[in-house]
Amino acid sequence: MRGANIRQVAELAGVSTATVSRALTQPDRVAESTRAKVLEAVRASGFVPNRQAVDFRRQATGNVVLLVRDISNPFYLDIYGGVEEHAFANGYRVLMGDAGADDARVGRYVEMVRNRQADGLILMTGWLPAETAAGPLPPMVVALEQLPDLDLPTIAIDNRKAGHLAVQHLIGLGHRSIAHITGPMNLVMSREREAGYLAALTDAGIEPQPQLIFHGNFHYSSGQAGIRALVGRGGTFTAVFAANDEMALGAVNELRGLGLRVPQDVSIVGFDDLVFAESSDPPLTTIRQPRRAIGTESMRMMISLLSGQSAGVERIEARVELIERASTARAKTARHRSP
Amino acid sequence: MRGANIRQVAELAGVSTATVSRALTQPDRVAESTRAKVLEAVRASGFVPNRQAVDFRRQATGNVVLLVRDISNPFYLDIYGGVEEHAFANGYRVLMGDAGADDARVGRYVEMVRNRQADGLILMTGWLPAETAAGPLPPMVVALEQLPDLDLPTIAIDNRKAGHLAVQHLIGLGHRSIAHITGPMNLVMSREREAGYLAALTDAGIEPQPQLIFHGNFHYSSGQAGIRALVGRGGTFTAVFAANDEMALGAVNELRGLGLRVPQDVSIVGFDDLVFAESSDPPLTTIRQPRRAIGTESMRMMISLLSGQSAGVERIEARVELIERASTARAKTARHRSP
DNA sequence: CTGTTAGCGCATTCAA
DNA sequence: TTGAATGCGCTAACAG
Repeated sequence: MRGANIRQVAELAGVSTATVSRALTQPDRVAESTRAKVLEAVRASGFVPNRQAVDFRRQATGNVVLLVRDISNPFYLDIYGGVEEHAFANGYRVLMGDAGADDARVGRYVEMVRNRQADGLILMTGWLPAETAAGPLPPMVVALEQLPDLDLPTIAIDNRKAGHLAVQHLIGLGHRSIAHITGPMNLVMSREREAGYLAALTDAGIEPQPQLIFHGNFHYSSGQAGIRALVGRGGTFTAVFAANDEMALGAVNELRGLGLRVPQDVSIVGFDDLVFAESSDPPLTTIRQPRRAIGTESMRMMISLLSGQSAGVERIEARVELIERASTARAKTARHRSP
Repeated sequence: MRGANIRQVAELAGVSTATVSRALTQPDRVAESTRAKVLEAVRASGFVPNRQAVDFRRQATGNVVLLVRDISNPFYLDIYGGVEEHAFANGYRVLMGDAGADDARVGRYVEMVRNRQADGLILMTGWLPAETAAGPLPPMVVALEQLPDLDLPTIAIDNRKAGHLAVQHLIGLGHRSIAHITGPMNLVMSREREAGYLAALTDAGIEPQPQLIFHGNFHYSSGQAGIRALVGRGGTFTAVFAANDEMALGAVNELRGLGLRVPQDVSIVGFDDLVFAESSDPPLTTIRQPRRAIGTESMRMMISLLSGQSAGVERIEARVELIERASTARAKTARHRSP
């Protein structure tokens, strides 16, 4: 019997539909023997509860939106994979939405939750439109970003510590003049990575130099632009910490164009450990965040939020690690001077 | 009034709920004046039909699954973007599912449609589990792959022509000894690209040589392995056509390890034009498929399929183009001999 | 512990 | 052209 409904099962088991429903969702509220009868009828009929009807009755949708800053960024794929895996295993569905740089789109996805097209939102953008943030918020989990004024369940990494780790690695290799290409400064994560960079220098007794900092935007081209600008300022550096891998690769490319070798002349550390970091030339030393696990955890938090099990606002910190590859090397005793 | 339901609108307009429903979904079956009253009441109350209830009643879900071969492959991101855009605009939601290399997972997603958790499936895997293919199929559109035995709406590119185009480009640069690193041979697309490679050679009066063909698997490492194998066989070649960009980059990397320069010593053409093809070193000459448009079209076909508007099985061919960058150059008169 | 009853919000018969 | 009535499949009060 294909596509049996609860009524047919009830009839088959000789009980009411309510009992079938209970036997399946709250087994301990049903007598042992009754439960057995119901389960047998379920088995015999091949009954699978109609998910749509369940959700409709419960006023839930089973949908969760994963809202990202830029849907074409491969970074989010592993996150999505982690979210999807845990969601699928728990009967949820995941819709990935693209915020673009666009307030309106974010608002539209929030609206989707208000319109009961989705149960909750996993937010991976660093902002919320003002009018949205003002109103009552839907169930929301923030991953890898920070909404400074909002008290929401969050899974994050310590960007400050990560930046510190990257720069410490360079210092350990004997570098003293280390440049930094930042991410967009409106994002907390960019500011934190920069803070880590500065702290690492200071901790090592190195005076930070403003002209060694370039404000990028996370795109490949701003890695190139960063190198051009840094060199143009006449600064001297033997190493660069780029706030993400794309900019790091842009930097490698531009340095090469200037006739400088990586890592012989300049060492570079990136951030994210994207797929191509390992296969770029040279393979990139970088900071890895456990992307898939972050996705899984976000979904776990969302489920606990939706089921009302969470006591208070949960905050988790994921660990990062430095992946050492071939784009960093020991500083030459005679430092390179940029042309 | 927020979250008004159809009953409240009916009351406000002084008509029955049935009339409200009709005024909204089949306007011409309602008198002009009545319709105006209803529309006004809708406006005044801010009524938005409850999507979940509509879908439940109609036995539809509004969900479409995009099933891909490997969810962590950036290739699919733009496809997803295109699908999502058109879906969102038409009130559909898109769930991206990962088939892995796993029959069971594919079956599970097909099951999702049978269980009415989704309305249809956009298939981007080149196979269907035998038992699934045997049963009645859910609404399905095939994108960029081919299920040889099934007659389904399809959007494809001409992989044969594309392979021909790539190799023709190399021949035009004066290359005569051209190697090919193929994709997995169980996929039709791999076989077609190889056929195009062979045809281009033959058309130019060049005798294809079996030892210049290496069977890869679309992964970076098989690009490396391909070069090792080709060189190991003692073959002579001045150019390589790789069936995708990842393998092309692997090939570049391995050639470099052998002390060969790209494109001075060996030219390379890839396939796909992934994001990093443009920013790799050297920027990769490659075949571009209109990924986003392919996504959009797939969703359009799916909608027409679901609404029963499609007359017969639709088949569309998307155009490809050769993107010429720096990984290919004119062949040297004295051909390189591999070591 | 179990059955009866009453909807969730809407689209669609069937009459009028 | 419209309204009354029905039910999609299920869960949750409320009695018993």
